[in-house]
Amino acid sequence: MADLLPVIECEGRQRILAAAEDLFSDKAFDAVSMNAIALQAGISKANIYHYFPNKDALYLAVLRDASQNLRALLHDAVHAHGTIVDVLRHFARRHLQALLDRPQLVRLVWREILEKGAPRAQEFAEQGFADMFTALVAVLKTGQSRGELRGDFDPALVATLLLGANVFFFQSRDILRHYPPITFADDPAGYDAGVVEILLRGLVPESSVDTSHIR
Amino acid sequence: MADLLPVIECEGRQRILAAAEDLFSDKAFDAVSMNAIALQAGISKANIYHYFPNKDALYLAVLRDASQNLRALLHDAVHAHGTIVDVLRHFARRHLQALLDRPQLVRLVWREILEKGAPRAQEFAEQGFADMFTALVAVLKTGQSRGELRGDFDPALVATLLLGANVFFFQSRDILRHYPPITFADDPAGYDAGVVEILLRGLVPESSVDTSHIR
DNA sequence: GCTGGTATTGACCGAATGGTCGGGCGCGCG
DNA sequence: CGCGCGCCCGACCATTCGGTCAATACCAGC
Repeated sequence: MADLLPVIECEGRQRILAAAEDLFSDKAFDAVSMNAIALQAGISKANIYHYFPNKDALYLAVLRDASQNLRALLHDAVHAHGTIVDVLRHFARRHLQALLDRPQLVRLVWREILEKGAPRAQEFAEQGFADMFTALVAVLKTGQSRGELRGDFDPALVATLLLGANVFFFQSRDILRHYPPITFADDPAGYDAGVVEILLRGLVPESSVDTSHIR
Repeated sequence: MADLLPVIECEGRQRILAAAEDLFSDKAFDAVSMNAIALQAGISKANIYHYFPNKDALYLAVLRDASQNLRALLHDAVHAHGTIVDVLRHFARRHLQALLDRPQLVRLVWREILEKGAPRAQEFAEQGFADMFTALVAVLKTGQSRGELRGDFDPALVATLLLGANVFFFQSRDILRHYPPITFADDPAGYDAGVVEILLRGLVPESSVDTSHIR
């Protein structure tokens, strides 16, 4: 049974894209052969070349696809209401959840960011970054102007810190799970709650920490 | 002129290791051919097989090497003296500096952590993690027991947060540099100072943030 | 000079790679 | 019907891959 909507993309093409996305998200570009993709898609290798001129184009298409999907997914995490503090809590929570919901997409895009050798499509990969960043910075600035947040910190830095906390958690969850003192490896909600809590209140008992000797 | 110390490893082997490390840090395992390594090392491909039984063993040796070097490098970042707050500042600063000083090693090890498909040597890669982690957690706990730090936060979580801030900065520096609101992309010291500052003091003006509605 | 082990090499191997080609299948349309 | 055209495939190609091997060059000890 076909989709009710008239599907623009022929379904063979999408089968290929799905298979390629699946494989490329686990292994690097050169580690995935066209044969493997064809096998996973249940078609012949030659057929892939009917839809894509070469392997690079296919990879690029997969990355563009993943990038757009990831952007849409993360886009939803931005919207929230209530106090700035509430918005921050929601944002952190939903952002991390979005990452964990689609680990394949995230790994795919993130690997492209890290690979120095062949910048195949950093533009795509960086878009999601920009969205999250500007949104978060805007939230923080609003909080500052409203007086709900301190005015003497750099919003961009805090945005980096929060995004980094989530990305790092996503990346190293499997490793973190091995260490006994870590209890939050399987509790992303608890992790984010703790992170935001610390960011808001700080580590020192009073707000009277001596900051004069920062070097 | 040779080293004054008697070198255990024959120098051919080290040439190979150096070349392989160079190439493997830029491109993934399958994207680096034995031919390329031989070329870069200025020797014949067959000669590589005199020192290493196969490509996997060579890669493993490179990774073990990189892992140990990185560990040694990071190990120095732990030691510091003064108040806990000072130790924390030093730690953050030197940890990030260590990452930035040897980007190749870090990328090499970190890629191994991220790759799901073939866990070639996660053990090696995870060692550095454990070191940093336990050291940081110990510092934080000391701070808590001394009353210099709040007692109601999870030390492991804060350790994750701080380590993540540095790793994330390292990973996405090139991207961060593109965004106008970010001024710290080329100022790791300033970044870490800001991060620690926020961690210590928190984002809210008073320490009276309402935490009753954390979900 | 001879010997034996180490270092090093070019030539070579089978397998797998990315990519091509000619043709067959099926369906809509004149 | 048959004609054309997307869709799809088996077979094939040149190249490159990881890896092998026999043969050197080299050098220390006898």
